[in-house]
Order: sequence, then structure tokens, then C-alpha cells
Amino acid sequence: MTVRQDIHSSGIPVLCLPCEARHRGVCGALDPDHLARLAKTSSRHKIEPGVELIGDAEAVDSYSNMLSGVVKLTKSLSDGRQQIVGLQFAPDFLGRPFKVKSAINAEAVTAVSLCTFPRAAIERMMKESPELEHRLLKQTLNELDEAREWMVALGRKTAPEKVASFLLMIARNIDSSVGPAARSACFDLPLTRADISDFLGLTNETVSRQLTRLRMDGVIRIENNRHVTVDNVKRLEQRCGGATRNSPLNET
Amino acid sequence: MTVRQDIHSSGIPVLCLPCEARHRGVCGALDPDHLARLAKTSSRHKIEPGVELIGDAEAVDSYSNMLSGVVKLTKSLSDGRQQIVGLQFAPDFLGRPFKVKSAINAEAVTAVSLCTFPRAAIERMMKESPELEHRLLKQTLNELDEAREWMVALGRKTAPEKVASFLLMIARNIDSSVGPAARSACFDLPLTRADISDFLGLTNETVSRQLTRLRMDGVIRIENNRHVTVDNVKRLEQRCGGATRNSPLNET
DNA sequence: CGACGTATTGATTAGGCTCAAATCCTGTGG
DNA sequence: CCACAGGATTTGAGCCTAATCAATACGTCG
Repeated sequence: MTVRQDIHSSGIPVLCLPCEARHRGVCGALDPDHLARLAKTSSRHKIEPGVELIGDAEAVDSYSNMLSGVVKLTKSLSDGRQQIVGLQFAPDFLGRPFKVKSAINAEAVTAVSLCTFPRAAIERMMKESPELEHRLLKQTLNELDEAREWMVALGRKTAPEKVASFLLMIARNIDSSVGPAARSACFDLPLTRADISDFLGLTNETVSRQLTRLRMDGVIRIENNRHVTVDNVKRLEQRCGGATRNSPLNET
Repeated sequence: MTVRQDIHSSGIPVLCLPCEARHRGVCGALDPDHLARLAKTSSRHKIEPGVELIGDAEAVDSYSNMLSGVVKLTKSLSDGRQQIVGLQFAPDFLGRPFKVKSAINAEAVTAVSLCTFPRAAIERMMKESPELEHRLLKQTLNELDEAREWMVALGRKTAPEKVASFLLMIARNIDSSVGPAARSACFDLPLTRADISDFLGLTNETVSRQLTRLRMDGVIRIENNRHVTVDNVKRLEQRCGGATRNSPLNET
């Protein structure tokens, strides 16, 4: 039931051994001792697509690491207009620390598996281990960078550019072989056309039209409405409206 | 030149005594000892409107606390289209920690006064004082919340709603008397029409038209193109497109 | 007072939305 | 295995909002 910690691999709980969050995720901040204590209070969950994770009462005082799948974060206006304000992939940390109330909804868009901790456990851990808070700060800064990148798309890009930018972003997140210099890519869209339109501030009709246009122009191929192939990533990039051209700063 | 620290007020450097950043800003995280050490390496600056703070080589390895004024953060596409992705007010912390390069420009839109530290000083301080990183995390989370709030506006609100939302946001940040339940407000717009349009993803013509419409409808009054009076904040709120209606979460 | 930059106003255009219909996929049951 | 139902997606036609292009007014500062 609980986890043995006195085995070879320097005391790391067996459950955590194969977990990606220990490398790229926040758990990487923890030493074996803390990890073991956190593991005792954690539990694994499998979530079906479409299930709401945050947004109605429910399990609000817990946080999770994403182990697989895709989660969308949405905000809505009172008349039903909706905007996706974030997509989270493994091994992101899920949940908004320090906040009394968050006007955000989180929903699984694919099958999702989570490693969930009670709120109190994380908070205790954060007090004891500054490195954990450091990781969290880094992820938050990255999310902020992403959010700002999307703001440019939402405010200033045309519909064709938005759709192209979206495909590129998904390709980079899903098809891990797509480094900055990949020639081609191939992936399953995790989102429906309606979701994509909520992401890009468009209608699903417009998204559909732009996708067929990209298809007609030979930039992408689509099978079964979901599976996308990009033979030449460069051609897709050219349709994204030109990257931000600010002079890069040099920092560490 | 440097700062005496052995005076009454429990060793707080005199320069810091009246500083707002010590209360609501990141400096509140520091004990008198750390504060004194940081104060020794800090310097005050006055910046003219229109001056670029970050974005071209320049002083990239320094961070600042804003003491007064307004700074805009922008991103641009290669063809010149621009989007404001953040506005910062006192006592915000300015600068992106841990990043090799940031594709963001920062520019003073009003006269701005800063308290600037060398990069190394802040980083040393962050290692020694987890509370500092904690504050930074909190500010970053708040900026993320704001960014997401704007994403809804950019993606899903109409031009009239965008302009109304913008005025409300400015009112709340500038006219400090505007609590959540204020009846009226009155402030100087820190941004030109062109800036406002870059903020809202519109053209300056559209912004202008929407402002005159609000004026005609008696929702606002404008003097000298800059000074805005809102007699009835409620009426302005009604034009913001309905707040996000997600069920509030309960956290701390 | 005159000049320049900023803001407003007007006329026209076009990109993306709305409404509507047809088509495609998926899963289910006979 | 095939037929069918339901939802998702595509496609079409017309409209409307906000962009574009252009001209005028305002405000500030010399």
C-alpha cells in the first residue's frame, strides 16, 4: 500500500522511480526523504476525457502532477463565450497555490493520469524545501511567457496565422521529436475544432476553413479529422505571421 | 552615499523607510539585515516617458522595483504589429529572472522611478532568503492571472467591451480609491490611444470611436484627451461583457 | 501664432461571424 | 457485417464588426 524507501536507488520511493515529474517536474526539487514523505500522501488517478478537474466545488484543496494527457484551462463570460487560457501537458504541476478563489476551469481533454497530493502536504513541503518553490516559480514564469506569446496571437494575428501557430505549438508539445530544427512532424490533435476555436478566439467554422486551406495548399495532411502530418515544418512556420522580433536578452 | 542602518527603526535603511516596496513589494520579504545589504548595491533612477528599459542590449543584468509610474511590456511581430502583454505599476518587480533571453520589450509610458539592483545581488539574496522567492512567486502568479484575464478580453470580447474593461482596469490601478465597491472614479490615462489599441488588439480609430460612444452615452467624461471621470462605475462594469462566471474556488 | 503630433470623424472594404445545410466519422445494435 | 443514430466537421451564403484609407479637428509647445 504505502511505499518502501529503503531500497537501492538511494531511498527513492518505487512509485516515483519511473515518474517523469522527478526529472522535469516539480518533484525534481525534492530529496529522497521529502519525496518519500510526499509519496505517502499522494495517489494516482486516471481521468476520462471531458471530466472537469477544477471549477466546481469538488477536490479544490489538492494539487497534482500531470503524468500524461492534456488539460485545458478555460475562462468564460457570463453569456457563455469561452476562452482557453492555458494548455497543460505532462509533467506540469496543476493547481493555483496561495489563492482564495480562482476563476479558472480545468478540464481533461484527453485521458489524463495524475499524481495528486493534499493541499496541506504540498504547502508543508514548500515551507521546508525552498527548492520546491523555486521549481514552481520557474514553471509559473514559463506559463507566463506562454500566455504572453498567445496574447500576441489573440490580439494581432489573423485567422490563418492563428491556426498555423496553433498547429506548430501542438506539434512541439506532442511530437517530442519536433525540436526547433525538425523537418517534419506528425501528431494527433488533442482538441476538437470547437476547442481549437476557443483557444484561438475564433469560431469552429473559421478554424475548419483555415485547416482545409492549409490542406489544399499542401502544408498539412489530415486523416480521420484528428491525425495531422506536417511534411515541411518550415512552410508551416512561414504562415505563423513572423516570430516576435525583439532583440533577445542575454541572461541565465 | 551609502546608508546608515543603526538607527531607531530596527535597522532599516533610511532610503527604504518610506518605500512602498517594503510593504506591498518584494522587499517586504527581507529582514533589516538583508535589506541593508541590498540597499548598498541599489540605486534610484528617474526614467522619462518613452524610454526603453529592456529590449535592446543595455542594462539587461539588473532588476528593479517600480516606485512610481507605469511601464508597458510589449511583443512585436516581424512586420511591426505590436501587442502590449503587460502593464506594470508600483510596486511591481521588473525583470524576468532565470531566463537566457526574453522576447519582451519594456518601456516607460509615464515618468517612472525605479530602485535598481544588479542581477547578482538579487540572485544571492534569493538563495539566502526563501521568502523573497516566495514573494516573487506570488507576484508572478498574479501577473499570470492578469494575463489570462486579458486573454479572455482579447479572444472573446467585442470592441466596446474591450474598451470598457480597459478603463475599469486602469481605474482600479491608478485611482487607488476605487475599491471593488467604489461609486465613481477619476484618473489620467497613462496610455495614448495607440497604446490602448496595442493593448486591446484594436486600431486607434476603433478605440477612439468606442471612447466617444461611452462619452455620448454619459458613462464617462474626458477632458484634455487624457483625464477621465467615471461618475457611475456600475454602468461601466455593465459594459465589460459580464465577468467570468466560473465557480470560485476556496483556497488560501 | 504656427507647426507638429495626437485624436476624432467619415466612407469604404474585408475578414471573420452567423445561420443553415450537407458530409464525414464513431459507435451501437440488429 | 451492415444499417443507423448522433455528434463532429466541412462547406456555403450573407451579414456585420472592426480595419483601412483619408481628411479634419484638437492641444501642446515652441
